[in-house]
Amino acid sequence: MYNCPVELTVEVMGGKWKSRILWHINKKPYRYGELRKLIPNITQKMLTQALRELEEDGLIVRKVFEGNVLKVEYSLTEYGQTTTPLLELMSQWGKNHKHRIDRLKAEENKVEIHTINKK
Amino acid sequence: MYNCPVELTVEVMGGKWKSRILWHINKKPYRYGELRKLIPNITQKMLTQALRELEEDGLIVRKVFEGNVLKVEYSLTEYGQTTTPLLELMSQWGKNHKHRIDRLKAEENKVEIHTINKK
DNA sequence: CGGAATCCAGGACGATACTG
DNA sequence: CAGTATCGTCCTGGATTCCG
Repeated sequence: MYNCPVELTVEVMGGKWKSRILWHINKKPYRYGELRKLIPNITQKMLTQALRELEEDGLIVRKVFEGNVLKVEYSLTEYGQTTTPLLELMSQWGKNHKHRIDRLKAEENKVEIHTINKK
Repeated sequence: MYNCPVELTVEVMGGKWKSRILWHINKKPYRYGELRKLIPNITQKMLTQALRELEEDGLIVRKVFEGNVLKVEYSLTEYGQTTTPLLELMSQWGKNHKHRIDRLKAEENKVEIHTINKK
């Protein structure tokens, strides 16, 4: 199952939400509600699930502060910080890829206009 | 959808097989059948599907060589080669994570033995 | 050899309602 | 505020069969 280290990485940090959560927490600790606002489309279920899995994998810590109002804060563990360079590189590559997509789409449109003008 | 570049990267290179395919093709071009042998558990369907998507994203090229026997070769495009550093880093992180898992498991066993001896 | 087509199971993901 | 619990959907990935 784990013959491929790359796949193991995808398992831990892949999925629809984990990378984005790590990306935020990377900067500073966040509360549960804050994360919900930062990642608008996520449901409570998926956020909770992702947080639990990241915690289980030792990448983040859950800290509960008791008070009049309940406060829970999530932050990167020391080990979790090893993901930062990786996320950085993934983010760079993603941005570059986005540019590529946009450029290709623009060229496509130019061709279409060209074709239309020819008619 | 694409507000997060990291997620875009996951979409392009994530999934169960793509990273492994890229990982192989990275070294040298391979034929369809060779890839099936290199990635034993993959089905034709998933291999074909992954190859098509990688091709569509501009990361790999499909070259057909007509002959007595049909021969199809897949290789990285120039753009596809930009994934190499990323895959390298993901592989490193995955290896390290594997070590961590194994170490933690070993410690767990020590505790168990310790507990048993105490009984 | 290198696929395509079809059918299907399981798990990821989501919507909604409720809780300490 | 920070979650659980339940139910439903969709989509990935797999088994099998067939094709140029």
